[in-house]
Amino acid sequence: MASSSRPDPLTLDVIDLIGTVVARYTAEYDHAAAQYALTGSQAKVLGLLSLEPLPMRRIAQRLKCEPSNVTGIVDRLELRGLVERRPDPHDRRVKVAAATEEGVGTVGRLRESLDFAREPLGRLSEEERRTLRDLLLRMLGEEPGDRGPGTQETPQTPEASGTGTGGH
Amino acid sequence: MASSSRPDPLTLDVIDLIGTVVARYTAEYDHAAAQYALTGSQAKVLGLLSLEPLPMRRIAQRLKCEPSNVTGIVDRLELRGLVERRPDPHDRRVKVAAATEEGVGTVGRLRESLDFAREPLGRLSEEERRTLRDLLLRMLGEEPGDRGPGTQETPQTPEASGTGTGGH
DNA sequence: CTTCATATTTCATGTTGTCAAGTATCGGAG
DNA sequence: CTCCGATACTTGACAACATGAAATATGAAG
Repeated sequence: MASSSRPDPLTLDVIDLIGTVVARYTAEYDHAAAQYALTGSQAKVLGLLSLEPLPMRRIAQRLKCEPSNVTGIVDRLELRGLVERRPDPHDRRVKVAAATEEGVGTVGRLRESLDFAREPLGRLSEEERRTLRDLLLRMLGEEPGDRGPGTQETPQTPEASGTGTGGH
Repeated sequence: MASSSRPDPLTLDVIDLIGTVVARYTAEYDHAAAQYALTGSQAKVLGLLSLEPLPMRRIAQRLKCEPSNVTGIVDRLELRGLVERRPDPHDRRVKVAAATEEGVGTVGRLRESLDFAREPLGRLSEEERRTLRDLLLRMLGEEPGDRGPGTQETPQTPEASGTGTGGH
C-alpha cells in the first residue's frame, strides 16, 4: 500500500522476465500433464501425494484452496486409480489420500517429460546455474549466506521441497 | 521421450526454486487482482488491453486459449465497464476490445499493489539484479549478446512486454 | 452427556477452458 | 457479378476448478 514509488527500469525488466518465466514454466507443466490426461491441479496433487500421503485438508493448504475443492480433484484421481483414500487410525474424521503404485509411476513418467530442466537451464554453465540458484534463494528470503534457517518470515512449511513436479 | 538422463542436483535445485518463484508470483498476482474483484484471467486481459486495443482473436493468442473463451472474459469485463468492444473499420468481422478509462485506471492501481517488485527483488543489489536479468535472458533464449551496451530492453516478441501486470 | 471445534463432503453458483455449430464477413475463382 | 472456401466472433453443451454455506461424523473439553 504505502509508497508506490515506482521501481527502476532494471527492476521492471526483471519482473517482466520473471513473468515470462512463469508463463513458460506453467505452459510446459500443463502440457506435460496433459500428455497423461491430467490437469495442472491433478498433476500437482498427484505430485504431492507421490512424496507422502496427506490428509485432505493438508492438500488444501498446499494448494491454497478450500478443502471442498480438493474433494473433487481427489475424486477424479481416485476414479482413475491413481490415488486412494485411507482412514486415519488416529482420527476417524480424517481421510488420508495416498498415491497408488500406478499414481507414483505416472508422476515419475510425467517428471521425465518435464524438460524445463534440459531446455532452458541447459543453456547455462554450471557456475551460472549456481549463481542463479543463489540469487533466487536470496530473492525468496532464504539466506544461503549466514546460518540459514533463521531468516525471519516464511516459516515455510516444506513448501518448496517437492523436488520437481511439486512446485507449480 | 529420449534421454531422460536425470539432471544433476544443482539443476534440480534451480528447477525447484523456479517452481517456488512461480507459485509465489502467481499467488501474489491473483491476490492483487482479487482486491479489485478481478480473476487472474480478467486481470491479464485487462492488462493487455490497457497497453493497446486488441481484436478478440489476438487476445486468445496471447492467452493461448480458444477464442470462444475470450468472449466470456471480455463479456464480464465489459459488463463492469472496464472494457468495450469496437468495430474494426477495415474488417467488419473483427471486434476490437479496448480498455475504458476506468479499466486503465484499475490496471494502474492494480499494478501498484503488485509488490512482487519491492518485496523479493528489494533484497538484491543493483548489480545482482543485473546479473539475474542477464541469466534469465540467457535462460529464455534471448542472447543478451556481447555488444549489448546497456540493457537492450527486452527485444523479445512482444510477448513479455506487458510491463508488470501483463506477464502472468 | 452436552457443547464446541475439526475434517470431510454435498450443494449451489460462478469462472475458465474445450470443442462443435452457427452467423457474418472477406477474398478470390469463375 | 455469384459462388466458395477461409476467417472472426458468438453460442451452446459440457467438464474442471474455485468459493461459500450447510450437513454429517468425529473428537475433545467441561
